[in-house]
Amino acid sequence: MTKSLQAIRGMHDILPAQVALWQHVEDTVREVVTSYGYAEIRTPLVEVTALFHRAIGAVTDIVEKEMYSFDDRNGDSLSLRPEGTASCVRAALEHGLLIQPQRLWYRGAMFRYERPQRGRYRQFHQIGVETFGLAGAEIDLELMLLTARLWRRLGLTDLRLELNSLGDAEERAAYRAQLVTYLSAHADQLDADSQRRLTTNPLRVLDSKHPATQEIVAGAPTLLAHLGAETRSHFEQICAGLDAAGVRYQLNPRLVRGLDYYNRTVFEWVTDALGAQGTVCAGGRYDGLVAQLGGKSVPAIGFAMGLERLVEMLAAAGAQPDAAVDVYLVAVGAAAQQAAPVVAERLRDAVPGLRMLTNCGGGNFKNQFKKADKSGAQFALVLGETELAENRFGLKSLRLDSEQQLFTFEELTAFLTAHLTA
RNA sequence: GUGGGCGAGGCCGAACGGUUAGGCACUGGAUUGUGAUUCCAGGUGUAGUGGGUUCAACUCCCAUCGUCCACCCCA
Repeated sequence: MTKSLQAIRGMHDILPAQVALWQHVEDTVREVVTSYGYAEIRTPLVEVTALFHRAIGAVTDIVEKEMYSFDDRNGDSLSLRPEGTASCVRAALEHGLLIQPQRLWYRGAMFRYERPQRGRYRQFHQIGVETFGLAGAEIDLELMLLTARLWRRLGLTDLRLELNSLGDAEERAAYRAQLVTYLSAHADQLDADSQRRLTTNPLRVLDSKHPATQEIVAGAPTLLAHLGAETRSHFEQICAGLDAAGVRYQLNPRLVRGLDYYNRTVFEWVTDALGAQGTVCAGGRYDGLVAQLGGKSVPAIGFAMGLERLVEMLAAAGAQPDAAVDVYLVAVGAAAQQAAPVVAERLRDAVPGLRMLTNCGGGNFKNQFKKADKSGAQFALVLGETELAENRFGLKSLRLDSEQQLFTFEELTAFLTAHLTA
């Protein structure tokens, strides 16, 4: 079929059949972060382009070639946000939230002009958490425990936690120099991309997927060995906390993360179930970013998770949230059809939470029962001339092999209330 | 930006250089106030688009668009 009008490449409709799963993920995340006392923050989808240049790092691919940027009518360069942290820091600074510690979370669409592939889209959705003013390892640990709890709540088991420390700015600079020396000595054996990164972002050579490069990297000096006492202690506290809480993790000395603002703790939750885009949730500490964006120096750490990836994992695991209604109201005959909306309103008042579809478009019993069945409803609520005359209501299970029952309104509400709480 | 796979009805999908299987879904019917199972009937496609080869193209070739997967990068 010729589709003259269709969604933009890499931007997908989420259809009703999928929405129940999305809501399940969103609701679960909201419950979990709320249970840790985090407060939601909502920021615009559009920011001045300079914010992302300064926050993410001007030489990263995200800023260099993946942003949806355009000129506003007054000539300002604006961009659709490619990630949430920069906006969050900007908003917190702008409104003076950083005079005290903050635990914030956000959710929403992000935009990156990338070639779409499995688990990667041009418009995608993240839920993220950012904390400010907390320098100790307890908060690093809290974020990892929070995410671990979230996976348990969602029933996701095929995820592993990978952990590393990038050191502070000085440690990282010193290590970087050593790494460049080592890699330069083997430059001819590195793949082309890694040779380029040797000058732009040498740490990223560490997580190259190229086999030959990985062999060279295996012999490289490791970051963990170059940490100072304070950073090392911070890192060890996290590990000890995870051990004590029974959360398993793997040290991954090659985990470096893409964005420039990270320091010290970085972590990722990864799976093998999603093809090449296996990172479901990732984050780290960014103690320098607030100052970099013009504020006082405030320690910070956060993470973000990709909802498309989480939803895909859940769908693959066979998750099937119940989206069907409880009751389908069948009304046959002119008088019953006229009375039906009023009955439906009374019933919604009497049984909060009841999901009820009322028949529209008339039809005989056969016709309406067919629609009732197709709706997926548990029960057909029957209102015909007889019921109307007796002021009773017929209720028939569409899923169980049981007789239709005749109820008064009070009996009906009691029955449905009991059904909902069962 | 680079490389590869794939485009047939609402969805899935077999075969084949010579009138497009099948399945699901959908619509109607199988006596009067009752659905789902079963049976019968029905509609739905100028095979993404454009060009080429051929007596003949859904089938082969080219282009283009779309899509998927991978690289890059990243949630």
